[in-house]
Amino acid sequence: MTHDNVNRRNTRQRQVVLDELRKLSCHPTASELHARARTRLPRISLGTVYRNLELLAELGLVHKIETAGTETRFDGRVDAHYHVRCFRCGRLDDAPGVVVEPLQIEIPSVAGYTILGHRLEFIGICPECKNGQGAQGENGPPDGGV
Amino acid sequence: MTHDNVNRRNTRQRQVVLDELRKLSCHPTASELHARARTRLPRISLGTVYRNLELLAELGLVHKIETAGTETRFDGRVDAHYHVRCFRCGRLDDAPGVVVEPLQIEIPSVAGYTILGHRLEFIGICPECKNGQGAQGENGPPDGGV
DNA sequence: GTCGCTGCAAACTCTTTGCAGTGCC
DNA sequence: GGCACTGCAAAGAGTTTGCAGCGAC
Repeated sequence: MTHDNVNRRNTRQRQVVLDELRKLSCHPTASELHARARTRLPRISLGTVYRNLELLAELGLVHKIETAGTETRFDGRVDAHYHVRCFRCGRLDDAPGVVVEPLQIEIPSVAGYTILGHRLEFIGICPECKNGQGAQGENGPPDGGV
Repeated sequence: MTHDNVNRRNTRQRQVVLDELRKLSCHPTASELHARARTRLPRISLGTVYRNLELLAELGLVHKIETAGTETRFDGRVDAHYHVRCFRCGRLDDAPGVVVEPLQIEIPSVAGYTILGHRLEFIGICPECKNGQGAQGENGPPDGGV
């Protein structure tokens, strides 16, 4: 948004943030990612993690996922796919193999909007929470959705 | 969540918040609702608006919509329906007549999750923003979704 | 050597909460 | 009248930003 094709420098911090994000199949929050990055760069700051995630998102290398729940989560995959969220602990995973393309076209005009895309999120309960071992996160139920 | 079937009092503030929310076809943030409530109760506080929205949501009279964007929005409709979000100004409206029920069942098990429901949000550009009159809200593009 | 990037800390935004007084039932 | 609710203001979470120094190119 703010930046464009300015000269970028390939800093160690930037590499570590991207690398750690891509390692994960689930989608961490900025502070979870900060914790992971710290194991490799102990002095990396949370602000730097945010700045790099923002920048990587602008470059199209990662996705910001701002779905239900208070904290923004980040995704190292940038191809079209959906997510499953645990309504109990807030954990977010990929919903593999599911793509409902036609939806985009089925809704030509809603309330005067021009539709550009859609976002689909499944709500469920994750394996850990099923077994009562859940993190019991205080995100709380994201209202049940639909 | 915290409360249950405790004795509730039908205060003027509570009525005004619910009434103003139901009047709207689009889905306001807490502070937008606060502004509206203030025209009828000039001394109503933002804290009270939040407390009442939270309570009304627990009672199932309104819905919290915590999807993309930083601010939680609220919905006076509680039946199943989807939303359209303007990626430019963040405005949120109903997507009328669209219900894709089968989706709920099509995904029996994803990554070990038990699926309970889904949430579908269309991303587009609202009439005002199309004409360049948009609020140019600083929510910023919610990442484009899918 | 330049200037984009970093760590740090303070600031900001949205939401929640503690408290003493108010008014619904 | 009791006690759920209110206004106010301060506290919390998550995120952003200003600044002086650092280090990639």
